Amino acid sequence: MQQVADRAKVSISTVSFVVNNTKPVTPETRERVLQVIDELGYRRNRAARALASRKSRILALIYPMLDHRNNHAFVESAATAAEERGYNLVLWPLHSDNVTTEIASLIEAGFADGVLLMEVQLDDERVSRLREAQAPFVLIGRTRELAGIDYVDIDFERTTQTAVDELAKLGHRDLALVLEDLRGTPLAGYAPPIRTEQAFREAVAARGLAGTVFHVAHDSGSISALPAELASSAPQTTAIVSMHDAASLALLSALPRRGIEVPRDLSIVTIGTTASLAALSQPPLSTYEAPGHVLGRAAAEALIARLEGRDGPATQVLVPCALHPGASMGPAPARA
Amino acid sequence: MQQVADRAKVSISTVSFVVNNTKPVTPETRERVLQVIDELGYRRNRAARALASRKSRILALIYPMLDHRNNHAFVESAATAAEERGYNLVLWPLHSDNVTTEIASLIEAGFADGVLLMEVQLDDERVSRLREAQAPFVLIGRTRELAGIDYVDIDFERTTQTAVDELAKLGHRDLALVLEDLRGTPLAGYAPPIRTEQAFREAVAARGLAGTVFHVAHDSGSISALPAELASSAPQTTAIVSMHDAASLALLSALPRRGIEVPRDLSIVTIGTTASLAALSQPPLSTYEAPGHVLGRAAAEALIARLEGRDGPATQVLVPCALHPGASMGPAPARA
DNA sequence: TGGCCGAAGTCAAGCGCTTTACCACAATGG
DNA sequence: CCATTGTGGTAAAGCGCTTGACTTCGGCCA
Repeated sequence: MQQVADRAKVSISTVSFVVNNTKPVTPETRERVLQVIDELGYRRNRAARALASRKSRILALIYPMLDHRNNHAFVESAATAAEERGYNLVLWPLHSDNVTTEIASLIEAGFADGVLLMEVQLDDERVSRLREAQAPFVLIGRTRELAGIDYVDIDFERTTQTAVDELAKLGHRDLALVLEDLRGTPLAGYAPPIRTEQAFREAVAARGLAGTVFHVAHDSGSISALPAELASSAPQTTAIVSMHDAASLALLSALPRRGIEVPRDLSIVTIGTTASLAALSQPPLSTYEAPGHVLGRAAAEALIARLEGRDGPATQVLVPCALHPGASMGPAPARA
Repeated sequence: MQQVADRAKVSISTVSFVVNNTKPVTPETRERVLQVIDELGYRRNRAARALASRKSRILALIYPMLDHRNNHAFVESAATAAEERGYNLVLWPLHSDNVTTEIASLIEAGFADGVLLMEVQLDDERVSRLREAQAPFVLIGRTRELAGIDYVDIDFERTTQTAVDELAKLGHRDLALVLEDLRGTPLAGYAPPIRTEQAFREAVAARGLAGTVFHVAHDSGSISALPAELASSAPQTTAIVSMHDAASLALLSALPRRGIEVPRDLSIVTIGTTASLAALSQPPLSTYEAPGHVLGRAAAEALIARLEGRDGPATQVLVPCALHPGASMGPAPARA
């Protein structure tokens, strides 16, 4: 920086003002400085910058991310959005045994300026800790209590309503919802299936449709038992809304053997999956695709906005899933 | 730090020597310092540390990670291993247009101490740039030219041989290999399918078996055409080795409709997939599972070792995939 | 004409550590 | 008994920036 200053015949401070755009500088001076910077290949040192400004320009993304399927997009787009604004995203492994200490040290030790938290539970200890520690944070997801909290999340309620509407429009009167049974897993209390179940029950009730809910554990036994269970406890079902990927695929391959063709006899539509997963099946699943990239970016941007002092009201963004057509959804069969 | 020093009645340097274990200190003094640190809840500031020591203790993981399926494990375990050693992993989006500048600045600007590179192509520009920039780096994957390069990778050659052996042992004489056709994609030149194809051809030749290779593009059309193509161009095939997840699942659901039961009439075994993907199908796929966690960790550890001066010979680690049984592999049917 | 003002720059004091040189002292050996 | 070596500790010079206080100077108004 000193070299740049000397060569451009200005002070070191002026160089700083130029590279940071932090105080007005006459166009000529600025031009001169920028040119010298270019000639010399100068790059400012992040550590020194962080030390002097007391800002690390690092966002911590807390993991473990237990749900391995749909997180890629969030992470990737958050990292990109951060980078575009001069921040960087680090993966922060949070061990559940000492959440409090770790969160405090993360911020207090000046390592990260703010935190991104995914896979939020309805009542999430980590959120309470973040508030206590006064750490700037943004959720990708929602807790039960939302006052004053910045979050971006999938609009499961609206997506579910849309899906039910769409199916109703196709003539379906008997729907089923398939959810992952998370009891006893670390993800018990994970909000999306809970919100979706409630939205589903309300939606079918409001429209006078029948709706059965199946909670299916993640093990192969429970999954392969589903088709039989469906046939016995809700045989008149003509459309399934599924948030359980393994179950969706299992249904798709098991039903034909029972003489049920998809989508001729039964429609299946999934919620919150990725298009690439949907494409793995035959026929490709009709999917309300999780807007991962949009949300990851929105979260990073919201956090940075907070960090840079635009305080205003909380950012609270809900994005519904968009329908990725596929070929597993069709009109209801003529009623027996 | 000054406060700690005062209260422990030592100099600030001694505190530093204690927290970093960087110069001998008598047990009593050390104890005293550590206790004060605990009382005061002192945590050293990363930015200051980085500035003074000229080490950021940050590893950059270059992405885009184009292959979205199996990367999670690498990333996660690398981040964890780094954290255990006082390093952190940041996601570094590398735009292909200015690879050279970006890689240079990454290291020169002191942001990261070293680089982890995934999804390596056989001839990879980024690797050349990293060498030129004298950046410490470790590959997860392998280029063609390997002299003096640190890498950890899946041992596709050995895994393929093992798979072929296993199938031969089950009586299969007519094998097929299904690969993703990556021509025209950003991943053209991606090493794993190339190495696997070669290993497969050699393995079947060495054992006097028949082996047909199918290159299947990623689009739904090509994938759903595969069963027919298989039937017409290699009808006697009794075992398929697949590195193409979508194709594996498609085969599994399409073959029964052609009267071919898996594994009774045809065995399918996949290479380099994750167990969770394998579990999505019915029957669950028999899989040589990618050792993602092992490799991510090994890569981070190798990089840190380099950074901390243990220079010695290059770390070159190959880990074969282990068989995750599943239920899609069985003895060859009696020959017609 | 003098006083005032704003705009463009400069000065210099840190930011919170690491690390090299150095010091005091005790033990050791010839 | 003195020189040598080793041991535990301190002093202080940075690391490369940011930033608030200060200077300079030309214009403008009364």
